[in-house]
Amino acid sequence: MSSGVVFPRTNPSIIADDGDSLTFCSTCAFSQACLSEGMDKSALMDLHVLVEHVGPLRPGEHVFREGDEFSAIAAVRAGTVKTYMIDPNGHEQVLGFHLPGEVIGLNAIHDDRYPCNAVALDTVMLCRFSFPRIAMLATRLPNLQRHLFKLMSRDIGVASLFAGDHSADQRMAAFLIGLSRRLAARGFSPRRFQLTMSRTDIANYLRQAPETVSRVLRRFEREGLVSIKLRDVEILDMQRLESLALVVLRH
Amino acid sequence: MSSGVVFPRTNPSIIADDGDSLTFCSTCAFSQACLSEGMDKSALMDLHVLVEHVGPLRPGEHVFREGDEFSAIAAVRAGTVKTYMIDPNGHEQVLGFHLPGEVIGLNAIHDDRYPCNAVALDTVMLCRFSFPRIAMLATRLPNLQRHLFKLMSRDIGVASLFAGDHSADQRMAAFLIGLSRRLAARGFSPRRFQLTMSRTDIANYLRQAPETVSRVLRRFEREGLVSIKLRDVEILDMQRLESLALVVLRH
DNA sequence: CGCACCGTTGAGCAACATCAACGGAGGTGG
DNA sequence: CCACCTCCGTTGATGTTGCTCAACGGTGCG
Repeated sequence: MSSGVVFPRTNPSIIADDGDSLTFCSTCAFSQACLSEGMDKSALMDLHVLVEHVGPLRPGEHVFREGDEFSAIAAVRAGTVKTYMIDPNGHEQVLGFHLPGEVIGLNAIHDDRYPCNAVALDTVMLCRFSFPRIAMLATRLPNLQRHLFKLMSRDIGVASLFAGDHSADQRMAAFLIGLSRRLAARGFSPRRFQLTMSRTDIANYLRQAPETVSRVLRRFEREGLVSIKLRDVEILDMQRLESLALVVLRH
Repeated sequence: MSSGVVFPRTNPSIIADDGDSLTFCSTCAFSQACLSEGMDKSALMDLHVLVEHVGPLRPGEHVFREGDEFSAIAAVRAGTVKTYMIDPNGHEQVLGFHLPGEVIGLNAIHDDRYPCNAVALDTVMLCRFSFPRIAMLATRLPNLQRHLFKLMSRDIGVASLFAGDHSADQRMAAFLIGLSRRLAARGFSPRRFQLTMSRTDIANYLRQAPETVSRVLRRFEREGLVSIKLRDVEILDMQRLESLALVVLRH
């Protein structure tokens, strides 16, 4: 099980209250990103006061549910959140997996209700931002507004990536490379990580049968692309995997 | 090569001054929507001065191209705009068809470049909004900010609708019902309309082969769901078509 | 008139889903 | 600690949707 580097266990104390309010949420990439967008200290203080730390959530606990009234967006600080919808036939459609530093709930603004469910896959910590208040703040802080615009704009693009019509191999490669890059962006190892979701979840996300997911992964292993022991993944041939994923991810 | 085509300014008269500033852009649903969001007259005036009317564009003329520097979003006033990307293998991926009242370019904010191409399918008229300026204005007009947030939030959801794994029939039904509703929302007939795009475009959008599109449409016709003569569509059995589309559209 | 493109139709095929069965891991209660 | 159970992941056999390849009629245009 404990085969070296894995998901968010490297995260020591979450609220490292070192006395400096600017770094109080240093593990919350939302604040970090705002800083890098050029937001100044006092602005970050304003942002700081309307944040609400949530968690830890246990696997299976929901952050919000489809139809709930929209009130807040949330930044994942630790763990993985799965967003999904249940279609009229009762089948689950996974919309995405959200890693530390990523923001959920942006798709709920439009009709003031969450259009999907969000559930913790492992132990999850969140920063919750009241949306009316962060929007109000954004009118005073152009850089915050800019950051929110960018976040939403990005989500539009991400949603259409996996909408393409690609082979099972390409989709799986893109899934693995996508995870790898997003983890790397947060300081985790891009080569070794743990899948926090079941094969069924992956299958629902990639619009495939769980059996197909299993078969593709095993073939990737036979071909020397990856090494997979249950939920522990090691990428062995990043280049070939990336070239497979290229058609889906576009770079 | 890609930069020559951005927003041709064939119509330098920015303000069609008919005397009443509130209706100057009455065909531009963007302003209308802003009004309905509670924006007042003077706010609309502010919006009004930074709009730039573009067009008419001829079929095949591009509004922007993939990789172009992002500078503006645009609201379609008349005609249909197709957004698409060319994947590394040279295959076209249609992202969407944009009807009067809809806004394009929102997915370009994230990395300051348009991630896709936008081309006129018929004669197209646009309202162009400099994004830096409209964003600036949005800090002063909370209702405008709110409207922009909503537009983007909606696009996130729309992008994931067709990402699901559905049958050819369901996708086609959803496509037709979607068009019907969006046209109805702009005052056009929901039962009879013209397809402004080719079968190949539809196929690329629905991730199917053109042959499949053709076959499904013909079968819909045999089953009495629709009547189709080349690009003229008449929906005969809205209910059955909607029930087919339900799984995709979710309501 | 000739050409190019669009839409349609048919035949064969391939990718992936479905159905079925089984081994292993982890959790629970005795 | 063991017995049991359930869920997860894997593997094999079979089925079916929709793609590919091919051919053809219609329409618009130079």
